[in-house]
Amino acid sequence: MTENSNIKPTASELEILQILWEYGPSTVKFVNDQLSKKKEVGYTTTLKIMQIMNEKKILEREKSGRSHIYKPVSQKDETQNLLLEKVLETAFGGSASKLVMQALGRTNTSKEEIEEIKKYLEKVERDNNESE
Amino acid sequence: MTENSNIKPTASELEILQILWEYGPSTVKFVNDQLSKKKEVGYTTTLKIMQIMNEKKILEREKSGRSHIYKPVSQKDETQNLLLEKVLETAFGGSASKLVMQALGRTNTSKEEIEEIKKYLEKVERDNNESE
DNA sequence: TATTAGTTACGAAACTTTTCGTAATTAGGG
DNA sequence: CCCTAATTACGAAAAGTTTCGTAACTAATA
Repeated sequence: MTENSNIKPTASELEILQILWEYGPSTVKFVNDQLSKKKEVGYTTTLKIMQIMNEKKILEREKSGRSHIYKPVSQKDETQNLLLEKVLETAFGGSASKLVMQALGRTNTSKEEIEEIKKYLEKVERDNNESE
Repeated sequence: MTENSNIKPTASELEILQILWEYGPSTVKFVNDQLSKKKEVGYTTTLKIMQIMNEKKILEREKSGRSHIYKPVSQKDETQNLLLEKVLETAFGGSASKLVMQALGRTNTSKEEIEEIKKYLEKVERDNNESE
């Protein structure tokens, strides 16, 4: 648990984070190229947002040749949790099980995913029993 | 599935929706009183946001005496799903199981909740099998 | 019906996010 | 070492959100 827990990325920032999570540390050019596959976006727009993310300490960067290589400061998990927590509170009134069931009730959840979740549930159950 | 699916409430709007979900159709005064329990907020601020939500078709309203009674146009479930969908896409790359496991890995999920989720999983499994 | 308390409507300021044009800087090739 | 293409930095406009003061309206009641 770092002291970063209060950062909440905006929508655009999240799009960028996703790319960095998927491909690892990258240049603005690379990130912009990826973004451009999904939507129209100017290079300087992406640059600016990444610069701001750097100021906000969401991304850190390192010079390489004439460009910078950016990477997230926080772990993917931390950020995901943060967002989850927010939806949980703001939309689901704090009930994890309601959220989970809604998530599972969605259209396509594969057999594999369901199996994986069941295993996980059993693990959680075991852990709970031990600690009580 | 209504044609409303593209609405995405802001943070403040969600706070208001939560109150309406919990207590049912309400006046601005009531909503503001509830909000005030949690944070400092001016009456006209709440009023304005609810008026905007009405313009955006997030809330509908009906005159009653000299005031209005507001209620959400969309079902709670729809809105929750929408938000979930967004987090799922933007933060979890579309993987429901990852989201679910993160949600469950959180602090305290009770035995009862876990049991409930397991039952639900089995139901989803059965339904999946039938339709394939 | 005139007063007043409750409520809504309006408009604008403050703030944040998003977008992008243009200027400045930088590194590498000739 | 200079030129050029790539990249960054800067600044500002546009758009959206949040906040609130003040004016206008409305209905109950004295």
